[in-house]
Amino acid sequence: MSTKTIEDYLKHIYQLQEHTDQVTTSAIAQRMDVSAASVTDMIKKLSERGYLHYTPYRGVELTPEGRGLALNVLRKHRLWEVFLVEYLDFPLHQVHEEAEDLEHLPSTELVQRLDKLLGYPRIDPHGDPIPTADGTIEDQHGRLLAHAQPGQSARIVRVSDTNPELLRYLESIGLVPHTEIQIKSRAPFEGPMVVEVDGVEHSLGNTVMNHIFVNIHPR
Amino acid sequence: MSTKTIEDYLKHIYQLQEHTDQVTTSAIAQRMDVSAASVTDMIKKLSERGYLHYTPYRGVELTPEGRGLALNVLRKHRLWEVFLVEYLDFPLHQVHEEAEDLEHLPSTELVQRLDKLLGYPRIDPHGDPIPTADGTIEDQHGRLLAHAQPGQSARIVRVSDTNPELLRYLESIGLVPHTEIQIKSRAPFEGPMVVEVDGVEHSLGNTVMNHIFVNIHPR
DNA sequence: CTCAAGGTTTAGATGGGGCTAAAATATACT
DNA sequence: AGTATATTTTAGCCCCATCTAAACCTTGAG
Repeated sequence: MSTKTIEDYLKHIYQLQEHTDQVTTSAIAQRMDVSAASVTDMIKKLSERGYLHYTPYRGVELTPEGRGLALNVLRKHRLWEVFLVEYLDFPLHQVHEEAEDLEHLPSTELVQRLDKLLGYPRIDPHGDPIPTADGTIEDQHGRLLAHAQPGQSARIVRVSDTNPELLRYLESIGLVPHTEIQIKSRAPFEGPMVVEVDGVEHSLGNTVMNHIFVNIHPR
Repeated sequence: MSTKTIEDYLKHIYQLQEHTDQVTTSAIAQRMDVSAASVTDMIKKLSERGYLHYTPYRGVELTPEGRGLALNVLRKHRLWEVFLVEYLDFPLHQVHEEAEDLEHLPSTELVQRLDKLLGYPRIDPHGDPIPTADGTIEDQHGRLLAHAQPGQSARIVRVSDTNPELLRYLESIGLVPHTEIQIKSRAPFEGPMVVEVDGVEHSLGNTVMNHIFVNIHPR
């Protein structure tokens, strides 16, 4: 239904490229919830416009121009997320969706002024780095909580923004960026982990652990 | 090129309806900078959806639903204008154009929270009234500056937002809402008017006078 | 009261993004 | 290597907003 723009495609391709190494038609289709045929069509267009290299049946690779556009969208998205939290008091789990519309506002002056209002933030409310106006971006912070060991203490630096339900749960127990936690125990064979947050213990399953990134404190 | 939405049509029709009494196809086309044929098409669609009544070759009249949608767009537009001025320090002459994009953000929660952040303002930076969430709107304030008489003093309550160039000029000499002025003289036959603003005298032609609305102080 | 002028509507086409179904190609397994 | 399965692309169609050119009213002036 809702129609996707060139910017949307580039953004999602960029984000796929971050984690997987083959960005396939079907991966894009699945992520964006459109048909594979639509993706093929759009890829042709993006290729003609010089945003990516396209080898039929093979996959896709962003050109510097494509990457630049993608990072600009991401920049707008994440700056607006900061605004939504800091000025409009939106709960964390809602900002991603709201920012999906805001990120497409074309005015560069608007973004510049927003960036200034917010004090040139480096990360968004989920802990994701905000690309700069000249198209650079820091690496994502933190290691998966799943890699932490019992007895260690850590600071949450990032949470995945992909699942609003899960995010709502994390919020409700205080598992958000900047929070300090202690890892109490871990059941064997990738079992649940018990962590202490704000003096309260919680048992976390694998899915949850894989949405949380931490800096582990040296002892 | 830039494609107009249903909301755009309703907004412009509403604003035409405020000042003229026959809202014709060509008036809409001219105002929106699209062809008359496009307007005819769109009018048919809007009529089918119950937003207006349409008599071919005659003109158009908004239904309560159409008016409601139009006022909602206007509400969003004007609230964002307040934000652009108060939080992002945009100059007055730029906010109208920037708000043209912001007004189409669909989220009602976003608007509600914005309204709260701004302190539930009643007027936008040009002095135009902001419709309420339940679809009511105050009458526009002020009388044309052209109607004021030499010797009177007045407060500017509203300036037209239609001409950015002119607005830029008004801004540069301080002729913006809330400013106090004195009418010094007026040349005969609709001639130029001399007004004092912030201790400086300016001679204003008819076009300028017809973009400024004032409350004249009793003596 | 006719008819030309001018505003309005229809006809037919474009470009953007989307879809399903069928054809083409790649991969993976025996 | 050969074939079955899975992925990708093509073909053909839809919807939306737009345009130009041509046909169609309305109206107002002679």
